[in-house]
Amino acid sequence: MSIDAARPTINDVAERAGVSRTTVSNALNGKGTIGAETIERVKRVADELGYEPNAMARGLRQSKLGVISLLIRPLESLDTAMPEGVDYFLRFAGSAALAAMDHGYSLMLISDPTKPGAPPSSLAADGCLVEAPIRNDPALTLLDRKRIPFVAVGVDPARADAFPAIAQQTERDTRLALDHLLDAGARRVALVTGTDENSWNAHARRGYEQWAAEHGIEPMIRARDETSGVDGGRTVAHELLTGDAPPDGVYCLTGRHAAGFVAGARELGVGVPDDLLVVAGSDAVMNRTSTPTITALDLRPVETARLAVDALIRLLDGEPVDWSSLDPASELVVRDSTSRRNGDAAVTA
Amino acid sequence: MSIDAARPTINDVAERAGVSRTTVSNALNGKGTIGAETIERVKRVADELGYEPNAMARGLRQSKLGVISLLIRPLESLDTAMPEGVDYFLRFAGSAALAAMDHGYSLMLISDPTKPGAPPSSLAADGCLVEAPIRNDPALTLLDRKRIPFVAVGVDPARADAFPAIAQQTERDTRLALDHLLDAGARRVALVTGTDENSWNAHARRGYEQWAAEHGIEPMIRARDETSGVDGGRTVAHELLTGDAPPDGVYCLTGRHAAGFVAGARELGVGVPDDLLVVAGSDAVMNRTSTPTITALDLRPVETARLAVDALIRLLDGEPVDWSSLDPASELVVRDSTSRRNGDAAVTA
DNA sequence: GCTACTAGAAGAATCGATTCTTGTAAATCG
DNA sequence: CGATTTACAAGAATCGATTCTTCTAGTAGC
Repeated sequence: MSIDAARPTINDVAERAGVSRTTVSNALNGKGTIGAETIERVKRVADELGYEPNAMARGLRQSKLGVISLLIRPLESLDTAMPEGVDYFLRFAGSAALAAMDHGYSLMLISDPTKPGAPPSSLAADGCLVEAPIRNDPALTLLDRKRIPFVAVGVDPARADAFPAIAQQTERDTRLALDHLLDAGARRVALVTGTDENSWNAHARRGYEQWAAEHGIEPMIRARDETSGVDGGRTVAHELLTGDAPPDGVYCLTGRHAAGFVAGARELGVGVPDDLLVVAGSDAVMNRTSTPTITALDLRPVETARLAVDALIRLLDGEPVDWSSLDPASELVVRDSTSRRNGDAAVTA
Repeated sequence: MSIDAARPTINDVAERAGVSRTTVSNALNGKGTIGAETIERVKRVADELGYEPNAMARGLRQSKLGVISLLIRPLESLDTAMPEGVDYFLRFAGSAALAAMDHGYSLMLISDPTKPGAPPSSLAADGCLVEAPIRNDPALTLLDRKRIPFVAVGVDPARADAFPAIAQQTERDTRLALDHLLDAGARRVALVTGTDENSWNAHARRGYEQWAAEHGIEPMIRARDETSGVDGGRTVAHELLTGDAPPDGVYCLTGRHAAGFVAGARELGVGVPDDLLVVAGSDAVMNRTSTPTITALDLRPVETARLAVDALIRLLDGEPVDWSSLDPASELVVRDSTSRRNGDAAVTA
């Protein structure tokens, strides 16, 4: 329970070993030319004292802290702490942390650095990952202005090519989902998006509109707040299914909305998959274990996070990055909500 | 896409504004006595240049970075990236990040700092949270030696009172689960633990043994690697249910083992809850949405993380902490696997 | 025997801020 | 009108490392 007794510094080690700071630094880092005996002694003393170089001092000198930060935009709008179903972000963060560690970095979770009360440490990292930036995202503007290297995951819808980004193939993914609904027998397909102004919602909408036009389908689009969760899905189900021309297929971008839509349909006596086919745009655990299980697009958060971290670290090292090759390749996982087969089948993008 | 053009420092601002470093610092931080006009000018110049104080330099001077780190012990043994079902840790991490932000800190996810390749930044934080330390945990020893303030969540089973910790009431929780199984009609209750040597497994085992002795129940204990997941639960179900005196109730500490146990039982024609009652010691999303839904102990990761962060920050601020009052109060969420009622019912600890 | 080199280690500058001390005008006071 | 404040700002030390430069013996070369 001891917090007192300040941590030993390089000076303490130097003094106790009877050498200079320089010698301690060189001895411990294997640089310069130091006698074997001296190295031995310095190491022993350092160990005795429990000396550990101060990461800030070292970082200051080398202008490199060994930390990358992660800003998850959608979490800013979720006021409550981590409701169930935000699997995508949690798995993304976990995978990013592991990928960062592989490169000798730690991962720091930060809040919006443009907000007034933001911790100064939110800009201390060597580089930053921004998940799902919003339209004209002020965080991207800030990072750019401060010259902090960053990689966005998903583009800023208003500035698609302005910044380094892992551009998710949302339009292609959307077609994958919609085509699957068509193949499975749906003829009137609706779209339920979130309300955040990120590329995910924007591009899915655009993809849907084009697809609907191509197939001569009357567009039916509803938007529900991401935070509304399962309940938002339920209400939109009531709205659409009790209308004049109810859909027989629906593509809900978030897993929670999809789960809610299924629940809402059941309340109205609409059976899934018999009367209604449902696809979720993000694969959450609840989609895999619910009854019926729900067909979903696996956005591969684990792989995407790793790609993003790798790209950011190349950026930090001044190495070239081929942005066009960074395609996470989503996969549609077919489940009960669009078929009566048992077991999962995969349709790769 | 610009990374060049080094970030402006306080000296750049000072020069451009025609004042000294000191004045810039004071003007921006509202300290000292500076003329209103000068403050105005300095702020304008700082803004023009996109100046942001270097967090490392500031941290070095003030010996405080504004970062706390989180070491999740069980993740060290999980080699693959975040398998489904590790909800507890993900929610814990997410909640801790939000709680830290409330206090003006960022949360850094780190890997075992005692491992050779560990990033130096893993010891750069102002304080550290250690989730589920193992027996004689070397990370705790290291943190103690380096004099880095830390709070453990769960005790080191070999050194229960040696370090500041949020002591989870595992034995009490275990009784809660076991008593519930008894109430629901089970007479031969088995325990399935993990193999990590943390207080969770150790105390649950101890609690079970005492409880079994008190109730004259023959102890049946099996341990399965935490990493074995659903499959581990399935195999242990086969092992126990095909034995001489199969249990009619089982308490699986991890949610994945519980789910696997249910699946294994079904394969053997053993119905849940008709022939077998199942309780999980950790509430995962899959327990809520599976068929049947599984009764589980909600360990309240969100609340626990917040308590831990608050305690750590009090420690950092040199304020007293009443460790005995930090009780997350688990709750048993009763579901289909131990009853035929519909809906959830809660039994508070 | 004297220069040239090398090994080993010390000295000093540096990274970018904060903070303690000092200095210099103008304003106030008795 | 001389002595003190006061307001404002500059100067210098400091945080804890790394790194570039310099110094000093001892050894080798001729």
